[in-house]
Amino acid sequence: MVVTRFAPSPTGYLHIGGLRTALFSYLWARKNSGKFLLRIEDTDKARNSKEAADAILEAFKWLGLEHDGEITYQSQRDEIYAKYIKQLLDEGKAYRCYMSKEELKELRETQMANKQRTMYDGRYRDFNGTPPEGIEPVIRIKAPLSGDIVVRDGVKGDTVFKAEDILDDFVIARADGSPTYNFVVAVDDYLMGVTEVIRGDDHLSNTPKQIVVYDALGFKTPNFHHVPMIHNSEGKKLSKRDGATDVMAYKEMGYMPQTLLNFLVRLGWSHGDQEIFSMDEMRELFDPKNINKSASIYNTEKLDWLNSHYIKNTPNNELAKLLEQYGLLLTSHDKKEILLDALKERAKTLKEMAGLVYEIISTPTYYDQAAVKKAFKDDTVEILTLFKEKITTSEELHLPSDYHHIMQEVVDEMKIGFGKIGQPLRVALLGKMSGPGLDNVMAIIGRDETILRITNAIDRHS
RNA sequence: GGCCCCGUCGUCUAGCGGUCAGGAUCCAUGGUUUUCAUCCAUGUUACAGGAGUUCGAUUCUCCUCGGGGUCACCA
Repeated sequence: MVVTRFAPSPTGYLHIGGLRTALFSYLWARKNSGKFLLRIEDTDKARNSKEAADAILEAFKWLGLEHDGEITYQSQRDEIYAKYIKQLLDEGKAYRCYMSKEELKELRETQMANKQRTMYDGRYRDFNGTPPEGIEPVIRIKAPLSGDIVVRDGVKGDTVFKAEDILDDFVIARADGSPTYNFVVAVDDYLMGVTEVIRGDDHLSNTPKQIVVYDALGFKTPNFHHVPMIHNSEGKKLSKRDGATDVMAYKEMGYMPQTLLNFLVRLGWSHGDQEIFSMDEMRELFDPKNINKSASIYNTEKLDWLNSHYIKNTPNNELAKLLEQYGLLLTSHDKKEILLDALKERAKTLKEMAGLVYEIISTPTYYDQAAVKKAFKDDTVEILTLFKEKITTSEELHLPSDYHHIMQEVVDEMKIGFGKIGQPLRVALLGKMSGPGLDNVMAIIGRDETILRITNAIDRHS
């Protein structure tokens, strides 16, 4: 059974990078009919908040990433950690260290001055005298002093660390008794039955420490997959400063969940030349062995392209529902199909699409002067007036083609080019030179509104 | 600085000793569209550098350079 997990610390919203590792973990579990677990790493009481944890859950919900089973909260597992710390103490694999923070700082400064690497010197490793007064000890694990630690990584391959280069007897429990990150991660991953750890490669250098914990506890290590970072345009680790990294901000900007998922799955992962992946295809095709080794730069050009792709391919009734978040109630609009069909090819975001809807359904109050100048000629009023008369008296006027026929009649009778009526009519209806097909626009707003807008335009510009 | 990871078009990537180095995006041009957008077609642009190994290296090895990550009683 493949068990993956996502283990955020609730210190803020869910960001793009976290979402991508969550997605990878989710997909790999689903692909293998396994489990995708969620663990909230809320041991840092000062920085954690309930709101942040809720924000992560909200983002998961929006994107449809469902986790399995109950959520594990590390803050509720003190007894479990205490038990394993005691076990290591009893077995002599960990020990109390009475060095004060000041002493430790001093040691580090000396080491830096001597250009040595900063590390704990192990002075209490075999201590069995009487401990100094007034010092609450930390608990340190006995890490190997020599030999290699090999991280067998599904993305990076085998990475070998020399114990003497990177290890010291690191702290597993603070003076207040609370356990530290590298300890609880190993304990939880094992206890939760996690078999595949998929996380950012900024954790690669933590992994040897976790392996030390696994070994001391006699736990089997999971498989690791360290996925490369997402960088900003400066090539640095993506951070909250880099603008829109809050996943929920994408909802507000009018991106669809499927867009974001598709965009992220292709950032650092690929399946041949395929660019478009439905959720089902992702679940079917994802494999961490196809994650590439190098960091990728976060760039939203493709995000926009994907979003317009998905908008174009979303059924109108779904689109209408998605547009409700912008205050548009189109579900019962009688020309909904024409309206959305005309607009879905033109918008990069849902928000933009909502704006386009408003542009059509609102009577223009402003006319682009350059457009007026270009479109309105001496015979324009005459042309528009004839068109207006014809639609006023016309029997059937519902479909775009009905309006088109009348435009055609005017063009034929007056022996003019199509642009002679099209350009001024466009300005009259929309106040500018660009927009959807006029026959569509008129069908959407209807006869009365069409007449009103033409009349307005003639009054203003004759 | 120590340790670790990485290096193909601007960007996302394919490639797993022999390819005109492919796709996507972006950009440009042309076509379609009365306009704009869509759509279609075409085009510009890449193997960081240097040594090896090999009949042959983008691909394997080493070095250099460049970038990133990490070195806590944070996670």
